[in-house]
Amino acid sequence: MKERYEFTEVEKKWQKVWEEQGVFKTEEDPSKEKFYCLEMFPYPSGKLHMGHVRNYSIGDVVARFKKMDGYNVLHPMGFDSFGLPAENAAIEHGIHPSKWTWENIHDMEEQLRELGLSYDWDRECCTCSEEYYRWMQWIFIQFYKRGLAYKKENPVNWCPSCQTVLANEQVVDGACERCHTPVVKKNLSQWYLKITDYADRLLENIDNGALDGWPEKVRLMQKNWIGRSYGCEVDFKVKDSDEVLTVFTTRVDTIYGTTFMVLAPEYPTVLENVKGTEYEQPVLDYIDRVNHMNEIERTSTTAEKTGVFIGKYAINPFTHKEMPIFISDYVLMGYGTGAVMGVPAHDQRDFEFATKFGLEITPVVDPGDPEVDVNDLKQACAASGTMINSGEITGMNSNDAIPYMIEKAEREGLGHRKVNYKLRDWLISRQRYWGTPIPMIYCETCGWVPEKEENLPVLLPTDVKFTGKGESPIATSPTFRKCTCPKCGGPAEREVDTMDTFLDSSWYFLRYCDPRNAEKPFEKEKVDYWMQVDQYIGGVEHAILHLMYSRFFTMVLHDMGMVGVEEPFANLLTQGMVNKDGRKMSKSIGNVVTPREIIDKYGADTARLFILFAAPPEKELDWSDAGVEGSFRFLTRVYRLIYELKSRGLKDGEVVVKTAEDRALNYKLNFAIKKVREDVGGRFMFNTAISSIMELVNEIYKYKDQKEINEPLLRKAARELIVILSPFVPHIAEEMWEHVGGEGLCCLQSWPAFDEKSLVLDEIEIVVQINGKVRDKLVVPKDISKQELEQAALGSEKIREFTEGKEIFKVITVPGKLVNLVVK
RNA sequence: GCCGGAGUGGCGGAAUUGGCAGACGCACGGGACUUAAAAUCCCGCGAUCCUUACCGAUCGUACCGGUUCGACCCCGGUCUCCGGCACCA
Repeated sequence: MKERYEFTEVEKKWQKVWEEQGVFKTEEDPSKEKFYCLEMFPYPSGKLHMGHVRNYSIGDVVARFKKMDGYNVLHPMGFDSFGLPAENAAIEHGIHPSKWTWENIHDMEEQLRELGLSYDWDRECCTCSEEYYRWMQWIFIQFYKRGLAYKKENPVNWCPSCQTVLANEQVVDGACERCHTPVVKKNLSQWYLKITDYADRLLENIDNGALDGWPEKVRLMQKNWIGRSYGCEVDFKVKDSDEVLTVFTTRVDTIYGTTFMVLAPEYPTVLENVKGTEYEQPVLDYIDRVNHMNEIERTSTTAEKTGVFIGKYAINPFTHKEMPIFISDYVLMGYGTGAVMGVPAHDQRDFEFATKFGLEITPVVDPGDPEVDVNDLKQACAASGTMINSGEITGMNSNDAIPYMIEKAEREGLGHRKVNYKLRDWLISRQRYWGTPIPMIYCETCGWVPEKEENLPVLLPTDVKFTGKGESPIATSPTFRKCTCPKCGGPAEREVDTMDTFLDSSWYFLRYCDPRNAEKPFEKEKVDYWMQVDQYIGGVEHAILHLMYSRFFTMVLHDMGMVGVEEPFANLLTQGMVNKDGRKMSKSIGNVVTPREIIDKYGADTARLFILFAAPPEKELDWSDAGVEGSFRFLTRVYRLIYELKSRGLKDGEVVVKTAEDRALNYKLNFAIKKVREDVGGRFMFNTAISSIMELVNEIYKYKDQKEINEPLLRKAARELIVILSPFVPHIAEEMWEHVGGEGLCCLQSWPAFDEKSLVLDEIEIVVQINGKVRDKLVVPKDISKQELEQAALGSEKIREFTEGKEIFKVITVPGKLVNLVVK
């Protein structure tokens, strides 16, 4: 140990030792309790940013602490390495996506190693490797065999700039989440996964406690995304026709207020209904207009309602009244039945439509609100209330009318109860090269047939052109497409689209449990030993997509008998962003601080310490150069302390706490040990854990310069200080540990036990309040009786001054804390 | 529009079950050491007032009100900021 803290040297030295001794290699060990600590794996962009540092520092503290606390810890890392940027690099710079990606992976691994993260690198998984995507294809085929994958022509979200299809989840504000180009609808034949089959289970587990270790916020977001609503489907006959229009409504109670019907422009029978009539041309014009709108225009809630009458009338099954049928783009084909009943008095959208087209507005619910005149509505009234103008249900409360009407509809064969979801099936086809090829083959005779499992992987061809336009690049391969049908042996063609990369990341946490298995995706026993992930850590931006897809995959694999658990992540921590000057770090603002410059200037330990100390993990963190300086200062302060103590040579021996100063030091030591355990192991408050260690350091500084020093106690305090500091700043801890003659590696020490007795002081401070205001503080023996405490409080001189000539009404005594006198 | 979350010194933040508001750190100010500076160490640091000083007093956790012996914490209302969803019938 040098006198000066040479962080670069120290960090290199210990990274090498850990590597050589293989201290983070992990094996299944049924005799030990396991702990699976997982951080979301990165996309290999090539450069680590502060968000990564935060994410992985948090995970590393938890993993290292759990290991020291006796758990068998699985802490793996890998790369989510398929995806668009690699392909863009190919288009822009002519580098093959594979080369670009693998070089980036190599660079990022190196940067991660420099942070001193306790990963078992033997378990590394890269989703773009053949050994990984082979099993991705295998899993896809199992989904297909179970009827959970299907191909269908549908209007899909199309990004005109990326020239590819997007999942609903990848459309943000009507635009492509990646390039922000407004998305348009396009009819394409695409592969889907039937996540809607699991909508109920995905939802049930949010409520039944299976996800109680998740932030409430994330559970709510998923719940809203699945969007279950209970309602009723009602059949409306079309006048002078055999056609029946089924609508979905959550408010059957308002059915007497229906004055018109609206169909989505894409509704399948619209064209045949207007064929050869005077309405045909206006309807065609309208549909054409809608088709040329992008998603932003189409879904704008502020735009005025538009639509056209199609010349037909529907008959309300309850009132037998005739009502005109319109098409309008405010009705979506993708939700419910694509047809709605228009109840303008009680639905704002219907109200706007009726106002625009001069349609009748019939109120059927009176909310009993003096400010609402139901016969002269300025806007729709969605509140519940008393039914009016509604035949036999008039006078009923609208909340009671809903179940009543559903039962009536079912009894009379007019409709039935129905549950609807906002959740759509997951569109997974991508017209892209750098992804897992969808292992399906089209045969004129047999239709779609999966590739034989023994032929997997279906390799990505290398003889393709990257233009960034049009069809999937794989289609340009002269060798890939043509093949023979695995079923009949006849000529056939391969699917040329690749999978959405979200599939790759939906099961990587399972592959980590058995990463080199060449026979199957993973051994069930191994997965069942390690799963669930005990702590998952990542950005909140994955609250819906990745986290729901992973839940879906795990459920399906569970149903296939491949995985014991059905929920993958027991506990979830979503870390906040790293900002600078209150704004997101970004190149265009020019406020980016790179991990590189911080590691060079202060070392990885300082970077880790600052990022953990500056804010609780869930909150946004504002980068502060002065704060980093402070963290560095703290580390050098600890380093100097240990250097000095070592140079003095403290006697070993039995620790006997004698003086008041001994007790104070011993208290702080035990308090810190306990506090760090609680804050790292349970509360995830790394900032307060670190502050308690800082207090301990301050206390040791105070203690060491006294005349009379209890050497065994000071020695113990110094050694345990190093140990509890090590999960946060592992390199400097190893260096100091070696210096104080610690046996073995610091990171392999057991977490020190704290002594509960030393946390109970013989004398405690009691607050004495008068009418809730602190007026005095008393130091009393810890086991003082209530009566004695009250006596002491009343006897205090200060208190007597305040109570002089006043009457004491009441005395509230909280043992160990305070006495409050109520005085008048 | 709907659903969440947050609001505490100059700043990041602490107060874990309703019981001393401001731990720890940053910034700042003062002092020691030094020829000097840096580094380091020590002291101070919410506001206002009183006092020569010590001692002390009043106010203070976005705002208004309530419950309670006692409220940053619980309840009702208001404002502001942030996040998610959004023509979902």
